[in-house]
Amino acid sequence: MEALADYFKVFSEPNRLAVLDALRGGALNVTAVVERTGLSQALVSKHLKLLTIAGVVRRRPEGSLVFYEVIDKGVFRLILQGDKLLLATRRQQLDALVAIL
Amino acid sequence: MEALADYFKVFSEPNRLAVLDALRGGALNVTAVVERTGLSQALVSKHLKLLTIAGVVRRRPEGSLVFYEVIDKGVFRLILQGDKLLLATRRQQLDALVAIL
DNA sequence: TGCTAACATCATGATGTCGTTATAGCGTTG
DNA sequence: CAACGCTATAACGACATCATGATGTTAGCA
Repeated sequence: MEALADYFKVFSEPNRLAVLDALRGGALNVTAVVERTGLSQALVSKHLKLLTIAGVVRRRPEGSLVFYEVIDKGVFRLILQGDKLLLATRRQQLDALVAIL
Repeated sequence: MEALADYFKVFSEPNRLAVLDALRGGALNVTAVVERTGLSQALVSKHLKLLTIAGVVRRRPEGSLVFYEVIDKGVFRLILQGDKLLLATRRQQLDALVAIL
């Protein structure tokens, strides 16, 4: 249960989701991720390290660049499903609110 | 992106997952959740409040008891999918380790 | 060999979260 | 209405996480 919570924690940070989103199309080097996300280089490096340790992302040095890519694209399905569920939840919250008013 | 991260954060806490797990079979009052999880009453109340605000759980007072139940059982599908993905990730990490040794 | 670009790491401060203890609110029952 | 059980909240300390700015490290190239 602890491990699962930690896994969900990986996706519980906006900037981390942004980094993952940047990697949606395939491998990118750090600078490219920085450009796409608008985050600072230090911050991107940190999040990529976390994602690597979590096993979500693979690190591949190539010359002077370091490329990162999502290992299991099922990650994107999980994120999508979370998004769907969130939408359904928001809709139901609105319904409940309307029922009161 | 921020909202989605916050939603995932709901599931990023072991005790919160335990509370949700206790509610897997249907509605329970607070004391029942306390008994099933072994957590303190105050802590259970706190997590239930969070889950309520997040829209994951519905609060239903009945006499002097207060029952809680999961609104959209799709939540359990999300948790299951996270669990599966975590397993796949762990397996792949082991494979990568073996490949090195 | 020295410079530069790309990436990683460190130290720090600010903020957030978790769990506990104690207490308050509230409905029921005697 | 007094006492009790159930639930919620408040206050607090411990700890984790995040973002930043500065610095370290390494590879490639002049």
